[in-house]
Amino acid sequence: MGVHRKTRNLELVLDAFRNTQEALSAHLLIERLPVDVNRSTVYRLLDRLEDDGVVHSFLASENIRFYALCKECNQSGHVHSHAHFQCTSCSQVVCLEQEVAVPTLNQYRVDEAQVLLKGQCATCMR
Amino acid sequence: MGVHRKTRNLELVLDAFRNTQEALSAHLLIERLPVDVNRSTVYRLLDRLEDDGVVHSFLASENIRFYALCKECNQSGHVHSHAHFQCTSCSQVVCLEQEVAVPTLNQYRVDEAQVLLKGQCATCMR
DNA sequence: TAACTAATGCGACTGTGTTGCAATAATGCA
DNA sequence: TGCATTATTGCAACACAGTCGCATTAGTTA
Ligand SMILES: [Mn+2]
Ligand SMILES: [Mn+2]
Ligand SMILES: [Zn+2]
Ligand SMILES: [Zn+2]
Repeated sequence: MGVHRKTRNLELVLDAFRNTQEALSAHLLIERLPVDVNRSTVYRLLDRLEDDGVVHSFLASENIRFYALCKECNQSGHVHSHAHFQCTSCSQVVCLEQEVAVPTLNQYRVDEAQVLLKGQCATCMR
Repeated sequence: MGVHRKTRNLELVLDAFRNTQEALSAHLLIERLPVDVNRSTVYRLLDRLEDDGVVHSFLASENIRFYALCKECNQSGHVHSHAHFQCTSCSQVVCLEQEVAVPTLNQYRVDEAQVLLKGQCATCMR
């Protein structure tokens, strides 16, 4: 898609994702950046990275979009249908290996299945 | 939970849900009420109805909470694990019969599975 | 009918995400 | 290296979902 100049902010954002197993909201991401980066800039970077198939995004609670690195996507389209998990105690979100089967329905053509599992993570269980 | 006085607004909200097969966002609901009802009031009514097991809610895109009547819930708790469908053309949202199986995971205790299917509804397909 | 208090409307607020615009900086090329 | 081009950035203002405190209104009960 868009041109990608190798800017400091872009590198910082990618580093943040590479340094964690978690999925990150824009807010969490900004907290973890070692320098201040403007909110708009972060959103724009995330949009661009998503267009380019570098990250994917999905909604978790409460009405917040989370982002994580893609494994096998590129600018020609996102191909994943894995589930996500959010801990109801610490709010941490992760991508799961679990592939999600897209079911067939009578009345509807289903293109996509979004699955968010909620419960407790290992850390919060003890 | 809370006391339920039989107010005009409460009746109007319940009627709106009874008169449709769709799930409704607060915004859609307000549009369909035959008289003006304040936004805060609508949100408070929806909260109360949800506490009482009369409606359930779930998130659809874009970051919007939808509400629909419950079939077998009451104030002692919500028991449903059905999927929801949202049409990507007309944005309409419906509850599906489809029960969702809550999977078991190694690292996490899963309490709940939220499934949102996206695609096209019958009307939008032709 | 009157007292009690739940429900309501209003305005202000929070938080996520978006946008127009002027300033800045990465890039490619002379 | 120096310069022109233009992508990227920061900022301020905005849109919109949802929440909250508070004064007013209106169900309910006696
Ligand atoms: Mn993921
Ligand atoms: Mn439902
Ligand atoms: Zn946790
Ligand atoms: Zn449709």
